[in-house]
Amino acid sequence: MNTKNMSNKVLLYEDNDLLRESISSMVVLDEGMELLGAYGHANEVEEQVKSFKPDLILMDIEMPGRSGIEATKLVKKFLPETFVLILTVFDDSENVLNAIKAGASGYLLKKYIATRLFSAVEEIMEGGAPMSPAVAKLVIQSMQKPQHTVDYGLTEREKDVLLSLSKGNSFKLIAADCKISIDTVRTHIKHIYEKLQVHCQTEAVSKAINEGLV
Amino acid sequence: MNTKNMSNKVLLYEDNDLLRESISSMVVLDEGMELLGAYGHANEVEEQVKSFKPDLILMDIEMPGRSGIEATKLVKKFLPETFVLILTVFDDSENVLNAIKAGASGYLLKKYIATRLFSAVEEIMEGGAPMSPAVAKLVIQSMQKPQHTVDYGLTEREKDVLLSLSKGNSFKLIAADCKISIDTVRTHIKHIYEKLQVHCQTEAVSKAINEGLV
DNA sequence: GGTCTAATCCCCTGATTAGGGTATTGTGAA
DNA sequence: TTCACAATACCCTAATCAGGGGATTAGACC
Repeated sequence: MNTKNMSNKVLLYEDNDLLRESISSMVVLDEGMELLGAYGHANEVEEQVKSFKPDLILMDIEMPGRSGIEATKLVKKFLPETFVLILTVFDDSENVLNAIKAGASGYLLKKYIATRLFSAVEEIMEGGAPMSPAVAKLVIQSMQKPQHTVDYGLTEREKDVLLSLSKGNSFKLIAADCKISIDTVRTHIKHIYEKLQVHCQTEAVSKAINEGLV
Repeated sequence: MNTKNMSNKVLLYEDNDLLRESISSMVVLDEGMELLGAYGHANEVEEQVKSFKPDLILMDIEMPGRSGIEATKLVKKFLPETFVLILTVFDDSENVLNAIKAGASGYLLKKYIATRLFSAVEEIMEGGAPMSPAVAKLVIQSMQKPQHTVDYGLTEREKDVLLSLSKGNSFKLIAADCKISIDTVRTHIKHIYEKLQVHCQTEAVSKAINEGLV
C-alpha cells in the first residue's frame, strides 16, 4: 500500500492544544509523514476518515465528546486498512485492552512521544505493533488465564466431572465418560455446587469456563 | 524478589546441542545471570524446577518428549513466580498464542538471540514482556479477531436469552431478566438449541462462551 | 393482499436435575 | 488406631428442563 519513498498520510486527534501543536510540528517536519489534519475532538471522525483516507491516525483517548476508543472502532469500521496508534497518558488495563480490541495497532504512552514516536510509526507502517513494555505486559496478562485466582478446593475427581459437564455432557454421559455410576456423578455434582457456591449446571459451567477451572 | 546486584538463577531447555552450548556460554559469561542447569528435554522439568527454584527459564518449544508449551504450564503451576522466556524458530500464531496462554512472559525468536537475549532477559526480570514486533502483532490480532467466527443466525432476542443463560440463570430468572414469560423463554431456548445444534443448557452455554457468542 | 419471520404466550408428557438423606471402602494423617 | 476425607453407590421427592404440539401479533418483503 505504501512504498518507502511515499509519505504516509496522517490524521491527528488530540484535545490538548499545546500537545496537538507539538505533535503536529513533529509530523510536519518528518519527511516520512504528511499531516492531513489535526483535531481537538473526534466527533466528526467518520466524515474526516472517509474524505482524507489516511494511512495512519494518531489518536488520544480522553477527548471531549467521543472517546478515542469509540473513534477507533469507527475508523476500523469504515476504513479497516487504516492504522491507529493510540497516544495517551493512561496505561491502565481497561483502556489498553479496550483500545486494542477496538482495533488499535499500537499504543504509545505520551511520555515516550518525543523519543519514540517516529520509531513507533515506522514499526506500525511495517505491519508491527509498537507497545511500551508495560503495555505489552498488560496484553500478555490478559491472555493468561487467571489460573490461581480462587481455589475452590475441588478434588481431582470433581474436576474431572466438572470438565465433562462443561463440555455439555448430561449426567448419564458424564457417568460413561468417567466410568462411574450416575449416582456417583450426582454426588460429585452436589459437592461441586457446594464448593463453587452455585445451584445449577449452567452456573457451574459458566463459573468453570470463565474462571479457567477447566 | 531480586535486587539489581543479585544474579538471576536461570534454567535452560533446548534440544539442539550446539545451540544449548552456545546459549549456556552467553548466560555463564553474563554477570547478571547464574546458570543452574541446561537440558536437552523437559521431561523432568517438574522436579528440576522444584529443586532449583529458578528465577527465569529459557525454553525451547520443539523438544523430544514434552513440548516447551506443556513444560511452561507445569512450571507456572508449581512455581508461578518463575518467568519463562520462549526461545524458538516458530512464529506462527498457534505456537505463539499457546505459549503465552501457557504462562510465558516473553517470546524471542532464535534469530534474535545473539543480539537481544540480554535485553529481553532484563526486560522480563523488570516485569516486562519482551516480544519481537511480529509476535506482538500476532498477539494483538488474536485479541481483535474472535468476534464473528461463525454465524448461527441467532436473533437479537435469542442472543439476549443466551447471554442470560450463560450467566447461570434458570428459565425463571431469564424470564425476569428479559421481562417476558417463562414460556417465551422456553420457545427462544428451543430455537437456540436448533440453531446451535445442541440439546441441553450446558452444551449451549459451553458453546456460547467458548465461541465468543456472549 | 399474501407470505414470512420474530417475538410473544400457552399446554402436555416424559426425562432430567436439585437437594436432602445414608452407607461402604480405602487411604493417609494425627 | 482413630479420624477425616475422597470416591463410590443407592433412595426419595419436588422442581426444572426437553421436546412435541398450537396460537397470536406486528413488521418486513414481494
